[in-house]
Amino acid sequence: MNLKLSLTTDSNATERARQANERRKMASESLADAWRRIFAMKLTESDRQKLTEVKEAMDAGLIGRNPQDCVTKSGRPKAFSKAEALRLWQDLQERKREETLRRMVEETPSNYELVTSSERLLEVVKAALTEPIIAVDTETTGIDVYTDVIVGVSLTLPEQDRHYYIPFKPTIDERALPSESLEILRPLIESDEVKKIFHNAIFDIAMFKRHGIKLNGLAWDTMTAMHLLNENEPKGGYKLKKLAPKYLKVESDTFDELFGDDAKFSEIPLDIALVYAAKDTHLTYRLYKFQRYHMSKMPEMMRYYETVEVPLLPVIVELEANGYILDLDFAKEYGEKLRKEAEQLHKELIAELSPYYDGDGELNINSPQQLRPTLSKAIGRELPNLDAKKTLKPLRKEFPIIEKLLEYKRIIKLSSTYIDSLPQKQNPTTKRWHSRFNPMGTVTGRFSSGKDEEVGNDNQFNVQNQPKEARRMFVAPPGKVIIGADFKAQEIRCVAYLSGEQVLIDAFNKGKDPYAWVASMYYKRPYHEVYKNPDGSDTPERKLFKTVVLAYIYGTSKWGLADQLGTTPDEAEKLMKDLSAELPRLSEWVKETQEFAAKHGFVWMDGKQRKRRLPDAKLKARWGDKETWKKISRAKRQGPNARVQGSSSIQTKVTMIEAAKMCEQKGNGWRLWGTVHDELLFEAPEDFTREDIYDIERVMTESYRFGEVPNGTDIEIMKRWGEGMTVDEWFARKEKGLIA
DNA sequence: CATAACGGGCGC
DNA sequence: ATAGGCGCCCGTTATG
Repeated sequence: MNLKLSLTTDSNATERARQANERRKMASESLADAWRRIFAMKLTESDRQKLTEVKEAMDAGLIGRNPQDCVTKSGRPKAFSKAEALRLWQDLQERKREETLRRMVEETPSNYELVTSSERLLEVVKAALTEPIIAVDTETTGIDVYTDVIVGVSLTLPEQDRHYYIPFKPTIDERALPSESLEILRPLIESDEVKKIFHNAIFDIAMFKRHGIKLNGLAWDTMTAMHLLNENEPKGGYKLKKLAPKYLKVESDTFDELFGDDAKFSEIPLDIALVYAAKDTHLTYRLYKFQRYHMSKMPEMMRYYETVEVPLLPVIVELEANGYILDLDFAKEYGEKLRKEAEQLHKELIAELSPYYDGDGELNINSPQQLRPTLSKAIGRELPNLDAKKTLKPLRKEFPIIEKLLEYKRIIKLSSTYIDSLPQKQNPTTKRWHSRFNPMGTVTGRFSSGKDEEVGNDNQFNVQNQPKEARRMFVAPPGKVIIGADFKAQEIRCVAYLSGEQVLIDAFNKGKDPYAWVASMYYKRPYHEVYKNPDGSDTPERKLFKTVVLAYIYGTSKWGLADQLGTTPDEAEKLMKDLSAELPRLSEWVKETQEFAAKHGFVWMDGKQRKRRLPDAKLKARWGDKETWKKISRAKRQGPNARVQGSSSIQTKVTMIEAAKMCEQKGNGWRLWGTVHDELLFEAPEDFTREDIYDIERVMTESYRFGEVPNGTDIEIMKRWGEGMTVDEWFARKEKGLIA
């Protein structure tokens, strides 16, 4: 039955009578009719799903209508509505949840054990110390590893096939061990002989560290390993609860599904906690076996995983825990200055634009929908969009209002994303700022920063994209400096190595800048002429070839390159052709990489250490099939880029491990401070020596070689991030007594 | 009122 | 047959 209102009638009385009739019919309709009526309604896919579930449960006699929903207050029978059905769905979920929990407890495997005495825990630890490898997981009060605490530890002992959950206070159940009893676990967690498997080890290592326990013997992390085995898992797909059903065919409910999203682990009944938590390590171990089996078919990847990605994890924990100090006075002053500037600009923009605004109220400058027509009128020219680069910037000289708008947007972005937001992210416990460095945050192997893979934390932020203005808020601790060391021309050295392009290799062997080197060949002019201007700035020739070389590697179109160079697409295309004539091997390498991807659907990164799977590269587009063609083109660009970016990130990661070792050997406050793709940053005591700098140079240039291509590094000394000086300047100032 | 998609902008 | 690669985060807009 459709509830279409008759809009043609103009008699309210007839309409009311008709509606009353409808109501009577609905009131006396059968349940089956009600369902037909509900399913005839316009429904969202998720509602339809839910309603189907409810109907099935009702038909099976599992649930029925709530008696008080069947009659109205006045005692008349009430129709079964969509809203009531959706309420029943909620009830159904609750019933299912209880049923699942009851079954979980009832079916607790006999080899799962709840440990509730320190005597028993001691025995478990003793047993675990005889195992070659175990799986470990922590349950906590929350996800802030500097503030929250452990409320339970699960252990899987594979040889004995025993799985334990050990609850600690502040778990509310009185059987939970006092938190001091975590000490009993220390010899096991700190043992180097007993190897450990985790799912998301960074979190658990940090939690143990929070309790003063240093994890040793880390062997595998099923979360990071999964990224190597398939970097294309769907978003959110690296959770254990997603991987277990997919790869182990084991059903697995998430904590939120079972207990609701505001539940605390410390408060759930221990019989349920046991089966839930012990299952986690049990599954982690099974996933480990599965992953090991598959990765062992790619021995080079396995070696890379175990010698680079795994040892990197404790390094990241230390790096994150060290954290940052922000100059809050500076941030406040700078923030206020920006706010004032923004206010003034906003006032002026509103005053100038309001006469052209058609809508109600005040114009919202941040709304493209409102701004585009308004600004178009104001300048007397129809703007297709508000794209800063393509539309606005070319007009900034001509129209002061656009110049003003761009400046306003820049300031708003700077203060809202960085200057105002960062000071609020101080950790309440450590009083420092802690970022996240996710070693598998990208499909190519680079680090991502800021977002936790499992669950976000409001205090996390991206350190890798801080603009220069915001970097100045980050300061070295008292008595210390920040030392930045980057890989000079990392990706170009990498591509020289991967392609074997002799022209580039020659340039690096002679210690020359590769772009100037190519420019010098192309223009047949001496190297020094095209390298730098007398005042030290870049020459146009070098700039041009830097853009063209990078465009070539990254698959930029002639239109994209023309855009960057301000030339015509034809001129850009000619430059690309000329370049491929100058660097024939590079050009062949790009082609070979694309052909490899088209044939195999993936590419390798340095040797066969990492894979970038590009299934779209294998697609074939029929003539006119634009969608498919776009996918193929994208995969073609991704191939060479992934090899360069991925191989470079391997160099950074290997070097990072060596850098951490160096810091540990030096002691005396030496620490890894951060990493930004092609750069490592150190925190070091102010009285560092020339020898220390040589050590950094050695670590940077010798830890990971791209074949015969030499590495290079530039080192900078800073008190404030981004405001640095060279090593020579530092020591010169020191001699003059300008530095204490 | 919460969530997702998207444009735009910062980094390498 | 015009989007250079890899990220994260902001504000707006659309949606339920």
